[in-house]
Amino acid sequence: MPSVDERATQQRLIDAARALVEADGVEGLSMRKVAADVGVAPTAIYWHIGGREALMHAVLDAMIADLPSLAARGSTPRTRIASLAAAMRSQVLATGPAHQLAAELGRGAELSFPAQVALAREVAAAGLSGHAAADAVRSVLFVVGGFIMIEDNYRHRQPGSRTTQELWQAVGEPGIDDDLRTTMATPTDTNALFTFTVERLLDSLLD
Amino acid sequence: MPSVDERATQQRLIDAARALVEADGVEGLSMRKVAADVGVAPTAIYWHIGGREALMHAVLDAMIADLPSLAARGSTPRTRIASLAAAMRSQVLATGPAHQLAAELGRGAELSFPAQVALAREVAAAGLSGHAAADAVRSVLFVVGGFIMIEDNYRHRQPGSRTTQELWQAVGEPGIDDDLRTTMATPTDTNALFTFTVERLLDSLLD
DNA sequence: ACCTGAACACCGTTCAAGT
DNA sequence: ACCTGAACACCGTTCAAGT
Repeated sequence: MPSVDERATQQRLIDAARALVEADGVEGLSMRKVAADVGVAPTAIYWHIGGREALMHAVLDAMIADLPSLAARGSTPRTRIASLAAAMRSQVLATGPAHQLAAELGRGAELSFPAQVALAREVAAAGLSGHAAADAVRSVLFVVGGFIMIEDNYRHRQPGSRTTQELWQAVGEPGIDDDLRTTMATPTDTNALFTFTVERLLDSLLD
Repeated sequence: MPSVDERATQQRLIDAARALVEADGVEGLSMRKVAADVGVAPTAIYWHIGGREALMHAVLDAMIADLPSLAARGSTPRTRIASLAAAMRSQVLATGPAHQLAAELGRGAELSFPAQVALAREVAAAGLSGHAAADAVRSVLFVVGGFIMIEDNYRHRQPGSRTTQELWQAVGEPGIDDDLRTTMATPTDTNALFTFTVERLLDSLLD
């Protein structure tokens, strides 16, 4: 009966690794910490799972299995596309470590694929087909995905580093009126900016 | 005459660190390698510059000083904004390590700020002002910056990992016609997609 | 089959000591 | 003022050895 105990220890190792990633991000995952948490020698991980990268893949597999599925809402294709964009963003915000892991392992395509298919369906329902439809799907995907990455980047900035607003407070440029300058010196509402950007893109993509 | 030698060694340490970052990215930077390259004990870096993070800041400062400035081209505000977007992307592609370092140190705002000011000027020239202008500037910034990050992410994906195209080849979804599916299974031309996305966004932002 | 211990080749950092 | 050497607390990984 080796396979029962085998899977038990293997599962405990993956669970411990997952807990570390969820608590401190990918950089918090260490072979030695995982081993210590399970009460085993670090080298036992190599027997059960493999190296650090194999462990990361196993953790990501477990996370993907628990990922909530996202559904479009709304009665028109346009509102449904906008709702998908918002759902993609919420999902990443709610499952950050899974996406960090996926990015590190080059498995981002896997995570975004369901959203991609859902988007394609709505874009087709909006009346686009062929190349025009593919361009629209990819455009929305890149904008939504990119927006999320920038937001994430901004969130993890070091304390003490200059923000864009602070830099705008000091600037005195010709050709830029006071109203614009003071607005740029104001913190960005990323929720509102996300909605605004997606809506403006859809204005043009869907005629 | 301490300050002359001081700066000489300090400069050599920063140059060596910069070379490592430019060759292998931030993860290629190690205190021990820098010290070995300069022919000094690792601990000497702590005397001259400080810890690893201080060294990274010093390298980034040097890189920023060498950054090419970007200028808008074209006769209409719209073409000038599009040219700025393209210039931002080329600059990041040409100076990747500087942006990687800036992202890690939370100094991304500093690097994007000149482009931000140039964009604001052109958006104002296009007739927008106040909140509408600020929204347009930020929207373009997030889209361009996000696009670049996604592209970069895609470029660094592990060999063997599933690409989006490969996943589309296997799918058989209702509501998605064959033409769209086969197009999605085709590799993305990111150059064309970038131009397309920026143009569609400007369609709506600039009326 | 399952796991340990010792070992190797790395890290960043501190600090007393030398000149 | 400038630098070294020893030391500490970490890494991931390999491999022979044990049961």
